Amino acid sequence: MQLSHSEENYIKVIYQLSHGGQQLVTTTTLAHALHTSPAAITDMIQRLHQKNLIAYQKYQGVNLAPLGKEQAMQILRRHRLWEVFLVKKLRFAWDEVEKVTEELEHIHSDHLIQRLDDYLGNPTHSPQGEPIPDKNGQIKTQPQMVLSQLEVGSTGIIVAVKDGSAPFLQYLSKKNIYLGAMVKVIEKITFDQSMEISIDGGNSTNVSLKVSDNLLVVYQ
Amino acid sequence: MQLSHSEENYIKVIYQLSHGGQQLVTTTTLAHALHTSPAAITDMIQRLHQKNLIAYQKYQGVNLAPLGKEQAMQILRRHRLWEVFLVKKLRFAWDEVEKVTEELEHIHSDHLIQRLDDYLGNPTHSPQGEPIPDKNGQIKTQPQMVLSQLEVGSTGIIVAVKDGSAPFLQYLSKKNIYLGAMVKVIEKITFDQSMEISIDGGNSTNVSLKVSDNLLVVYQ
DNA sequence: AATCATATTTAGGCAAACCTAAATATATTA
DNA sequence: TAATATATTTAGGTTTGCCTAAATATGATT
Repeated sequence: MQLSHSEENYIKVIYQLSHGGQQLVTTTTLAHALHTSPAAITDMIQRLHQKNLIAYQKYQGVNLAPLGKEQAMQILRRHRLWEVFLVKKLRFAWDEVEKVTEELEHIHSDHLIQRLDDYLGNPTHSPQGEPIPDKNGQIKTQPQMVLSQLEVGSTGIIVAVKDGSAPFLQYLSKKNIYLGAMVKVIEKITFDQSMEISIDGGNSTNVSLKVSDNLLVVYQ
Repeated sequence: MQLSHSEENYIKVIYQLSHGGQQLVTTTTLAHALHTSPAAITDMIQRLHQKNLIAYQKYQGVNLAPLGKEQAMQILRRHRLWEVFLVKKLRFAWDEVEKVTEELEHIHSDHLIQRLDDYLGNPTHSPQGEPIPDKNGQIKTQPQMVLSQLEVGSTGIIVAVKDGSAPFLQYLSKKNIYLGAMVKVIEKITFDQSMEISIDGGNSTNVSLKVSDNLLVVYQ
């Protein structure tokens, strides 16, 4: 089934506001999120229900039906892969990606998305640290943690940065720390809670607690 | 001015069918090119005329107005940059790009296009050998020629391949000949009309007339 | 110059996705 | 529990971009 841009936006927002299907979403909430009127929401909701994309009972709010959830995963997959592309390849800043990915996510070609996925090295997380569904819509749920929690000797992959400020990002880039980088904890210094780490198996370097508390990793 | 997908498609097709504004385009021609009815064409034409995008007189056909030509150049710029991306970065085959770039070309972010342009190394030609307008809509019109016409000692840039068949492309990739490659003519062998060339200043290699006749270059 | 074929435009309608205003259902609170 | 506030839906209307059928203009033919 090929959805329109607008339908896809509704599906995506319902997925997010229902926290992955855990709770019903009200008309007003959707109206706020989609910057439109409650009447327009009801209108669209009834069409999406007609198409078996959502579960809906008058006055009771909506949730995704299985078909809608499938679609949501594909939309998120596209969205997050493009985010990775914009940040890793085109050097977009974190806050610049949203507006553009909201357009890019609606391009449907499976072939394009598969190639992009491969080109990016099959990333598992977006720059914001959100997991990227695979082509079957499955999410490998590796738990995320901050680097400071990683044990000595363990290896993780940098998936996100909590503090996205320019000075911090510049510091990271000077240290050669980037999204997708493999980081190994060599030693923890109890004295000041800093740690010795190695990036991609290179020479070790020291980072403060403030830094290791702002880097999100997934255990490898 | 922000045009809709549909309006942009009309503008692009009018540009192409008028050969860059040299001749009037008829309703029927547009209807064929856009896979729609003549009535729909008249409908849209009148709206584009209202917006000063095209020149139009009833029953006389249309052409782009200055405003429409500006838009056309931006659309072509986006289209051709995405073509370069798909072919050079995502390794799309020549005939696979069209369907996808027709979607990608409608994404408007100037920032995105500028970054993409830089990321691709500011290419001057699409994989099909079409020139890529710069951000001001200007085309640097370097004349295109086949490699076999290039003089001994001259240097050109590979901008396109006439024969896009898989065996030929495989041959080229084995010879390390790719789009955007710098090629210098070392020697022409009169005996069999083959030539010695060097790619990106590397060791020289021999290509037959059949090959040099199928490679389009721009004089550097 | 009148006829005929073809091209173009107009007229009336439809679906998507929105709008405002009015009607109705649900939830809150006295 | 009745009154009131809030949320939701319905009704009627708009714009975009298309449709078919009918009307009209242009161009070719005799």
